[in-house]
Amino acid sequence: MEIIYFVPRRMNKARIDHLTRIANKSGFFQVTTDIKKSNILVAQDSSGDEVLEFLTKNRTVALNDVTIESKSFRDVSWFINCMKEGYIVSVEDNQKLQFKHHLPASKQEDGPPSKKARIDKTTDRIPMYACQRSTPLQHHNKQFTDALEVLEEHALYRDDPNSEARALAFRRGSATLKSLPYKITHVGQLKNLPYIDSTNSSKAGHCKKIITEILEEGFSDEVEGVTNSEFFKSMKIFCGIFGVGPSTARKWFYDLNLRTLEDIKTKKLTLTKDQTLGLRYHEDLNKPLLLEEANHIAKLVRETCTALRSGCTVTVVGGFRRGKDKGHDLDLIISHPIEGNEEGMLAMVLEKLDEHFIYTEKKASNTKRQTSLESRSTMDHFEKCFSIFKYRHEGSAKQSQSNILHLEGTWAAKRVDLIVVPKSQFAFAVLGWTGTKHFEREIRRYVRSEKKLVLTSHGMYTLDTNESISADSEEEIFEKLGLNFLPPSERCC
DNA sequence: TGGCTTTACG
DNA sequence: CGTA
DNA sequence: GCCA
Repeated sequence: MEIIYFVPRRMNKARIDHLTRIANKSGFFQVTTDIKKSNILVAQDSSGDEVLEFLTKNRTVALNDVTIESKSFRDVSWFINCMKEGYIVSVEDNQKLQFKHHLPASKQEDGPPSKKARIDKTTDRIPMYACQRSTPLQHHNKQFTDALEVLEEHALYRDDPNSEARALAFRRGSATLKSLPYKITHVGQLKNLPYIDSTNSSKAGHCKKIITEILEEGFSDEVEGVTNSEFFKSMKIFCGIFGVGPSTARKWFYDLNLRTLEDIKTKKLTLTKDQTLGLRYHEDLNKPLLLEEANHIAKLVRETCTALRSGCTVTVVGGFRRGKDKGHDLDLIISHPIEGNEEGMLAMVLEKLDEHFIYTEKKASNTKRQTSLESRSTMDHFEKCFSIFKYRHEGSAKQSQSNILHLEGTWAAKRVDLIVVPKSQFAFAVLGWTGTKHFEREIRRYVRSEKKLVLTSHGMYTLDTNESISADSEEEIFEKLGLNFLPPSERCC
């Protein structure tokens, strides 16, 4: 949101009132009459010097050099262009008000691209890839993104060969809206938004249609229809069971005519091991894992690891690293500053914390170069473990006031994932496990198509020669990819 | 029309 | 097919 | 569904 001050020189009151009305309606501009609160001064038929002289003479405000430095001086034609286009367009050179004396040379906005030029660029057109822009957890368009994500979810449930691609398109549209620093209030603001308004096609796309409906009616008939449909509701319940995906859920819905969780529990179905546990702990696993609980588990795992091998590091990744205060699971990366010293850690931790794990699904790593190093090593080599963790609640108070027979106290089943990686892969693992899922898709798509490289949670390689590119930190990876660094809290797309 | 992240494990 |  |  840019705060604008209209300089009342060579513009009468009626003119400024009109400009103020349309600016305040835009959603990306706010007009102030307090010049100190503005970022941008907009003037007509004036140079920068003339504006300063005017403001000083009229004692509009006691301007010092510092406050001047922080503001942009632009011609009203730039403002008109923004209103015409429906977003904040970049400033043409002839729309920057000229100064002869008052400002240092660096402020004249010539020469190599300065910080200011980059800011104008970001407000210009929204980058195509979500990894090129900041996406905070809290944003201004939840009403629209929720609707688009219902359609995304619905597409994932459908048994149509193109539905995954359609789901992705809805997600991309949603991700664009999440990155906007302002709320969409009218259709004009949708102009040129990636994956929402195609510059080419004249007819409105699906995403744009949904957003327009919500702008005009307050809701979308299509989205409401999907949300309330028997199919969507049942598929959501079934897919909410650990071990059940769209394929199994569809079979239950269409072939067996099942609809509710009760149906699933009552019918004697042939279930996989995961699904059996998913049903047994359904209530616990569908309750959010709280940040406090996650930190408690992380601390226990960290203390256990460092006791087993000094120097071991345990890093919280996933949603909690992005700043969420609850999540569906906890992801932990175990590593060690000395390459190789992480080996065997997973088996040791699982053994040490055996009582805490109700269920562990271990994954052996086979991707490593098996240079016949330890082929006969009897020690199982795991790098990942998806587990159900027995989380014991704190509070003996609760125990004392309840039945005496509850000696064990209360506990809840929680999903915890452990990943062990050597130092050389640590940065890639952290990047790969921090998410979101959509952010991971976007950065990998960007890397492949724009940089001719392949990015995985183990490393980075050239597309043609398969040559490895190393990095010791997330910052270094972004750097080598030509991306501005995004902290985890800005990857919430 | 081709492409849509990654890719092995259980 | 489902898991990350 | 949207883009190159």
